[in-house]
Amino acid sequence: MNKRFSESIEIDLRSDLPIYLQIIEQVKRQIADETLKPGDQLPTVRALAEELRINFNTVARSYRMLDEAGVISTQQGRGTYITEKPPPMGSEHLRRESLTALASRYVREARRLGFSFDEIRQYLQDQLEVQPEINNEGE
Amino acid sequence: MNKRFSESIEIDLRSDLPIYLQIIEQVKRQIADETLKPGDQLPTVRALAEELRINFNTVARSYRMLDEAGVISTQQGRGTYITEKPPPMGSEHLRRESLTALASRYVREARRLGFSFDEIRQYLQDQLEVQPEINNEGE
DNA sequence: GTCCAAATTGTATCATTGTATCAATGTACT
DNA sequence: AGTACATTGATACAATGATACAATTTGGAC
Repeated sequence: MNKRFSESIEIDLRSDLPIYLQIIEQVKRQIADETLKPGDQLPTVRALAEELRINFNTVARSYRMLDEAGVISTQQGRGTYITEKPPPMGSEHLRRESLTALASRYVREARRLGFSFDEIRQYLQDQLEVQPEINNEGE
Repeated sequence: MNKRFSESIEIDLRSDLPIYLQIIEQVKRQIADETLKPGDQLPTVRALAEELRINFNTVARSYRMLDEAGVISTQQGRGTYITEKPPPMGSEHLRRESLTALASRYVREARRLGFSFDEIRQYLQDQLEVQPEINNEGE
């Protein structure tokens, strides 16, 4: 059902950001951009773990924290679902939280490659000029 | 798994060369002569430390510096592996390509969330102010 | 339909592995 | 001596993996 979701999740084992946080970020982001809608079922902890080649406990940890945040609902023996009424924090808050996470990751990885702040800003500017108002680019 | 590796590592406690540097050199050498191949897992810091009768922090230090050099990938809770791409970002060209890819992704995902260019720039600036400068020691 | 065993799904607990922080040791230079 | 720095050791911690368990669903026997 949500094969599309598990396929669009990407984790970087080399990142210094823990795997379980990477999963949390991407789930929240896909809710914010409506790739995931209320009521949607997420992959089982074991299915997603196999997809990402990681231990299912790591996925379970992500799901548990998302559940505690009220974003999803985990039900033992049933599965995990996007909360019907997603407003524990408001979609606008979730949306801005996602952008912060994206910016944070960009800076973190760029710094890891040894780039200066000016270079990080410059390359962003280049991309803003290259990517106009269009959305869908094959990934 | 890499018993062959740990058995073939030899350190000299009387050498004026620090232990952690001896380990680094031998790992690099075994990668050069293909005793160690990309994807191979190295012994755990504790296993190698016990083998060499030294403190596991010393091995951890070697692994950390090799990780910063891009030679290996240390992953907390998982282990350490030889980097898939053996050339540790030697060329400036590859390094800049990586930054372009990171910037491109940031812009693409942010646009997908519906943010304006100004917001994308602003959130990046916020992160640049939050994330500290890293002290590059070694190499 | 009812019941029960098996499969499925999330949970709990502990082991394993790398990380962070500080202390102890040693060496070089005043 | 005394100071400063590098190296190594000790300890607590964070992230991930392995295993056994509990709740729910599923499917066949009756």
